[in-house]
Amino acid sequence: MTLPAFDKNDLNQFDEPANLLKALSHPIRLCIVRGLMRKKKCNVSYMQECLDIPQSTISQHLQKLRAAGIVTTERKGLEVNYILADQRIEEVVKALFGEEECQA
Amino acid sequence: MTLPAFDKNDLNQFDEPANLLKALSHPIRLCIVRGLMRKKKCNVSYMQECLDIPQSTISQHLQKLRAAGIVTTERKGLEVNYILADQRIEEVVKALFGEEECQA
DNA sequence: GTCATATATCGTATTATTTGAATATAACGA
DNA sequence: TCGTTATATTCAAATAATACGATATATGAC
Repeated sequence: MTLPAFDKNDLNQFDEPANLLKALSHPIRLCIVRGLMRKKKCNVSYMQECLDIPQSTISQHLQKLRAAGIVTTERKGLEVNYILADQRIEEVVKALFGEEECQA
Repeated sequence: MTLPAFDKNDLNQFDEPANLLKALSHPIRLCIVRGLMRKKKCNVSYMQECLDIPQSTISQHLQKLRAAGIVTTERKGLEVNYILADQRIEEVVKALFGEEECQA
């Protein structure tokens, strides 16, 4: 009968969204996600070259995004392409960067 | 003349938004922010009681939100009320939880 | 002033994240 | 098969985040 704005019984309900945000909350990963919103599909070495960071570093960030369900992959020969997988994340990033768009 | 989707020169541009997300990406802090979106204004002991966590723990989470500019405070006697301070964060949280609202 | 209450900060042990070199795997071509 | 390229994983060291008891500060009542 209380319906409080805060409730410890709801706390675990925040675990999943908090994990999503945690996976996003690193400059490199945020940059990757933002880039994928524009480029739609991108392989690892292209990102690595643009961002000028070691291969293992970028690969680990990508695995973290993948583990969070934020991206998926598509292999094409030697290359692996990364693609955004979660619409919700796109909305979060748009909100974060203040895209104004709202055609109801 | 390249205008790439990824660029190491832009990387530092992601530091601030990534820090904002990092401040949000903890279940307790997300719960607090979500609660403040509903309750508008809340003092520490109310949150502490609802969430049933030690006083120093909640206070530290609140300081982290405050340092990130996500909340501000208003003292009223012995109590300190917390209030959301960043519209962008509200939009992010709405997007994260999938509020549908878009009256253009 | 003292006392009680509300909140903030400190100290620190524990756990998690980040980095990059080294190594492993996967796919292709010769 | 071997060699090459693209990507993933392992490992270790450094750094950062978390939790919470103990302590400090701030305000108000008396």
